[in-house]
Amino acid sequence: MLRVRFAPSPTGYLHVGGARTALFNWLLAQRQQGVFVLRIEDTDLERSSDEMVEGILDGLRWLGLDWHEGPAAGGPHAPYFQAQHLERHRAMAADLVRRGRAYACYCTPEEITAKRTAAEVAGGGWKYDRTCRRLSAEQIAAFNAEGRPHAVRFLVPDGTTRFDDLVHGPIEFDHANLDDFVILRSDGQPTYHLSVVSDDIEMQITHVIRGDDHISNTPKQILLYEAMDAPIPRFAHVPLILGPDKKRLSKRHGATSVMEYARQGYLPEAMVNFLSLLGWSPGSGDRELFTRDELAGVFDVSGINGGNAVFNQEKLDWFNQQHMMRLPIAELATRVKPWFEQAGLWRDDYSTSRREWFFAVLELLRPRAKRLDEFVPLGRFFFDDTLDFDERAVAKHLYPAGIGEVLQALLVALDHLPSYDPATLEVCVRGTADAHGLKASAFIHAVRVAVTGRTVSPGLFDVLSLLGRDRVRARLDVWARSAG
RNA sequence: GUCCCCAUCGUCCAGAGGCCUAGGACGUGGCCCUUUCAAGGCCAAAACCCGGGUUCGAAUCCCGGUGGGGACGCCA
Repeated sequence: MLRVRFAPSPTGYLHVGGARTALFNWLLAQRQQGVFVLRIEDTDLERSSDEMVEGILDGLRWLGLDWHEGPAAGGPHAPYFQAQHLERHRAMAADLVRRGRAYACYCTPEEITAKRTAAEVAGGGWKYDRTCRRLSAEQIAAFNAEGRPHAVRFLVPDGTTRFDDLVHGPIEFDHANLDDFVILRSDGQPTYHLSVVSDDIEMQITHVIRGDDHISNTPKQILLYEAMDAPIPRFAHVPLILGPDKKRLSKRHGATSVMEYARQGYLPEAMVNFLSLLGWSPGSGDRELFTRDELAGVFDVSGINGGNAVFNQEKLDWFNQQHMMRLPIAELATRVKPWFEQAGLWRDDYSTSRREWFFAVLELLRPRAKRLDEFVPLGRFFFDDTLDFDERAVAKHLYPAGIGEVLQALLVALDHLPSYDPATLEVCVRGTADAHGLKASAFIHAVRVAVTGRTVSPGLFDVLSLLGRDRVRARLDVWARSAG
């Protein structure tokens, strides 16, 4: 049974890079009918917070990436908070010492820092010089007697570690480039390497899918698995998401938290689709639009690319529009509702007696909107009778001589119309223009400005039809009197 | 500095030695549709980083260079 995990540290919100890593884990679990575990790596007490944990959970929920085991879901390894398994981590460190694979280090952080900076000044890299590996039994006894604190370091053996990365293929590290890393801090807190490996062993994780930035951590962790005689999982290192400047995506590139995209009016469906195709491809075939479940049906780690990918918001916009076009209209209505409420334009009858009307308006608006937040500004004149007139448009389209007269004629003609459907309205408007020797297009522009306040809108006849007799009459009436 | 990863249109991908006159998508430009704006349709410009090999044949394999990215913490 395949078991994967997403293990964020709650030191920030769920950003797009983490979201994609989570997505790949989720997709693989779905595809292989495995288990997706969510584990919060909160061992950095200083920077972790409950608020961030919630933020991450919210992000995952928004994307629809549900976890089988983890916070709120529970599971056989609960609690799924790393900091609550300190004792097991410490026990592993002790075990490693007992096995002769780790040793106490009495060097102080200050001493280490001094050596490291000295080496850097001298212009080279530095690795721990194993001072404490050479301590005599007497020295150790003396240090312990004086109560001197110690960290625990893993003893890196000579040799090389190689692993077959699922996205990069074989990768090899010479241990000469690894130093005896700390697994237990002098205050008794386990470090990242110890905690992850301990937890991944405990939770029987079979596939570790994580960011490329962890690739150089992998040999250290494999060494830990080996020292514990534990089965080593498969690794898949996913390339990073870059900003337009090819630098690692960060705050200065704008939105980086997935919930920020939610607030901006993006659909989770679009975000999932977009993210899935950033660095992954289903192979040959031109298809790009997928639902989350369709992706789960075809996803495979072998399709993950080795190179980093640049985040392209314009493509996200396109995915968003495509997914909005494909949403059942009732669903679109519920998605868009919060924006109407926020603008103070929501009315309850939009979901009851005027439901069909509301749907029809959305249908008109959606090919014109890239994001959910655009429905309000795009269709404001449908929901608010106080029009925001574009003065230049008024001057240009409503003041040419004679327009007022034609508008008056239209008003009368419209009142006698048996039906208010677009086709009938079109015949009426064009006929009125013709009868007065006015170009239909000029008249259409004039009517549009009179009725919407703007020069751009969905097709005028659809607009008139949906606005309805009373509102059209009221809006036209004003200009029939005052126009040119 | 050391180690690691990567390298096809501006961007995201396809391409797993001859199917490549290098394909698709976003974006860009043009045309069509059209009352405006979108959507939609059609067309166009746009790339195999460089140099060596291997091979009858290389975008595809190997080596080197260059470029980009990442990692080198008692952070995760």
